[in-house]
Amino acid sequence: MKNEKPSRRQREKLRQRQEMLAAALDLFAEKGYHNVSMHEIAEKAEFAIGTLYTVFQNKEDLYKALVLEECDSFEAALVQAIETPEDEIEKLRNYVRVKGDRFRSNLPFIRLFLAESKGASFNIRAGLDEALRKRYYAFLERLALIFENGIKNRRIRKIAPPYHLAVALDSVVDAFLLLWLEAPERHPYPEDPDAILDIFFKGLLDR
Amino acid sequence: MKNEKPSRRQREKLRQRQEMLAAALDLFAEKGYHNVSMHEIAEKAEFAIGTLYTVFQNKEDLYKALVLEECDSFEAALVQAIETPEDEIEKLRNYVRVKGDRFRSNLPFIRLFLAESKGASFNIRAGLDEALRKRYYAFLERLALIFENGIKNRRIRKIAPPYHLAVALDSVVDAFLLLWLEAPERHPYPEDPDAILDIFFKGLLDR
Amino acid sequence: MKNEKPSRRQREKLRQRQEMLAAALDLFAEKGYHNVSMHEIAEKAEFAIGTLYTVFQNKEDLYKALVLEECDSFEAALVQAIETPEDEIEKLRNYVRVKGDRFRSNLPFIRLFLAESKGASFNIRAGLDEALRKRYYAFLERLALIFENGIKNRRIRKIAPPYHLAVALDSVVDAFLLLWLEAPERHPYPEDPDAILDIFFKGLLDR
Amino acid sequence: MKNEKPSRRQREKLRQRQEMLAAALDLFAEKGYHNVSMHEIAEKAEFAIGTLYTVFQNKEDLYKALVLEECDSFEAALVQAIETPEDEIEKLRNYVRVKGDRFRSNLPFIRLFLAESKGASFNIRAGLDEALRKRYYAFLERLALIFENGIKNRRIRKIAPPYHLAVALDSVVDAFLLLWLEAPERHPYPEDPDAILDIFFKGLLDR
DNA sequence: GATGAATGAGGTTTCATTCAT
DNA sequence: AATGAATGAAACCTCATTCAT
Repeated sequence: MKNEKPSRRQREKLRQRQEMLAAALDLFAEKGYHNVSMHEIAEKAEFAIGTLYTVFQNKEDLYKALVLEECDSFEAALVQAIETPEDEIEKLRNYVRVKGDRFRSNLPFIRLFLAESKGASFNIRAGLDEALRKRYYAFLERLALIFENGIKNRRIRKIAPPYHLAVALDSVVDAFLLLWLEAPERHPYPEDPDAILDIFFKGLLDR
Repeated sequence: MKNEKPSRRQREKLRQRQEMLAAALDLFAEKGYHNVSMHEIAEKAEFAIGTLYTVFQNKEDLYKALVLEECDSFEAALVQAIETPEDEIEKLRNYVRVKGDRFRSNLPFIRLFLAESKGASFNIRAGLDEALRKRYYAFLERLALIFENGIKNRRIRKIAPPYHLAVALDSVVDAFLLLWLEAPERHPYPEDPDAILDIFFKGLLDR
Repeated sequence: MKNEKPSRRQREKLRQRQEMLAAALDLFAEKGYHNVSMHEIAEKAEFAIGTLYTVFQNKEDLYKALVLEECDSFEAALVQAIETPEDEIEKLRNYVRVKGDRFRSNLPFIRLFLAESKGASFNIRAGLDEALRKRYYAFLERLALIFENGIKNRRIRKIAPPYHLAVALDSVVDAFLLLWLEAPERHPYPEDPDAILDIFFKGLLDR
Repeated sequence: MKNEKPSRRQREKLRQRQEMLAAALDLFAEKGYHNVSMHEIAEKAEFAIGTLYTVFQNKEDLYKALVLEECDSFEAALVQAIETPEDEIEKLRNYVRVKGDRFRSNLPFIRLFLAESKGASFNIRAGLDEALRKRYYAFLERLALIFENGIKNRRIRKIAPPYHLAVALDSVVDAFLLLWLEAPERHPYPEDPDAILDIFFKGLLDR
């Protein structure tokens, strides 16, 4: 009975936290870190400003938590996507598919994420960007492993170091997704991941 | 002699403007738009705050001018790079080379630019990001034209629409450059542009 | 007991507001709208500048509130003065008496008010002056009604339209009060309102 | 020849000064002292800002000069109005007429003047208002003299001290003029000064 | 534990004035 | 004498954060 209570407390606290982060994501994604005030977040989350500060130490802390949790979820989905299938080519297809789904379903965060990871992250003093980049590089290594195995299996030609292939594939996927997401009518979203993969799979030069 | 005076004034005014923009670029690139105060810029540029406001209407105006002028210069260099050589393949090589040079020589701005164009631009109300994206898309069209001509000349295989090829190439170049520039020791900057181009030129799949 | 709390809060808030307005009145009356800073008001009222902005939206808002509330109180006193007695002549006497009392007890505001209503009000964008003038005209109509009734009762001769009589009486009262208040020794304040009223009541021309 | 040059210089300087004051009057009357910048005045007068400061020591100085000169002209007109006719009643009629003309032809300044003389003058530190009031009182004395003479002549009944009569007349004239000038259609401007004077001339009480 | 009133540092911007040309 | 570029003090206002209730 006694250790049930703290559990309820904790569950309650967690729900609070989720609601705050949800409100913050909406606002940050819409207006940017510096154009959102803590009061705004508190109001949208329907808590008092003081309550916000019982959960997060300060605005920066809240932002970091938000970005990291979103990244966790994003990364988990991608990792699962490349772990499930056996076949290397199929892993890559799955990767393209799942990344596309995530982009579509969470565009606001994608923007925030790209600003943080690709561009300069100016929102936060202590390099959130650096932490994110490290995780990103780690993920690239996993992707590279797929190419490496594919090369070992003789299913993929070694036209460049596996890590480079991973970098290239990832960047191209991002670029196409951004394209599609910005002008959906001009660049319709391709259900078939091969539309992207083929660019790599087929050689470009005439011979 | 008399019409030298206005010219001297103008030259002086221009030099002033350049110094202000240079100071601003350094600061914005280091700390981000919202973490730099006009006083800071004035101090770094060694002018009084009021003088800043005789040249730029307000902070936003200064920022826009900065980004647009840097973009102009960046774009001009790239356009020249793909116009000079006759041969399509050589154009692409030149493009990779020049873009790399620019990245290396102006990394601070690159960060700012990526934050504005790829990520979410929350700094400026009246979509600077949109203007930049439009110019970026226009440039991609020029790049696509090279592929198109290469295809006509039978030097390039049509494995995807030219515009898609342009998008893919550009994003891969960016990705590699960022990689190299972030960890120069682990990913040394390749003098040979083919290190990148080959990823496209050679088909990936084993046949 | 529980609904005492919000009431206490409100009372507290109201007291705060009154203190702020009092400090502002003193300063505005002494130095004028543009020569008083929000910091000054905050300091005099012994609040932090931010607290000022939790009560009033901005400087203009504070000023308007100040002027309007003082006017309300002033107007209420005058209205009561002309409503209480039955007799028309007595109404006028009361009016002169009460206006004089108000002038004497709140000279700083009188200045502010005259600057706003008679002179050019350049302090506030959205014509506070216009609103005040409308209220002033409305009050003049009430005054005119007294003359009208007096004329009907045959106690007052109709030497001019009642509204004109009201305008004239009011302006003369103001003029004498200003005179007396500026040089109290040379123009001692007359306890007897007839000292003013007689100028109207007795014909000036010899026959 | 030598003392012609300084004279031309002086004439030139005077013309400059007049143009500056004219521009300043327009602007001050339209927007108020604190909402007009020295740059604005310089631009409207078509001089460089520095030139403004060769003629006037500072903004306050310029404003004082402006108000004083306008007052001079206003006062001179009124003085002449009450000096020309022989007859006292005619003097008063002339006074009402001329003051009305002046109001009509220079409303912008009237506002400025009323703000300065009646209301609180907050624009200027060293009491411009005081100087103006002294002149105003002096003028009232002249007006009082007319009443005094009229009383001696038995043309005017002594219903109050002459100075009081002067104060009363002057304030009523101002009040009516303001009324007429603010709502010209509702309170048309009376060509006949007796419309105002009669209020004083005829006794109000029925007997 | 939750609240939200109060705080005040610090941001952007204006504008009267100076002074080298 | 006339100019106007340069100055910087000082204004208004916001908002992250605290702490008494």
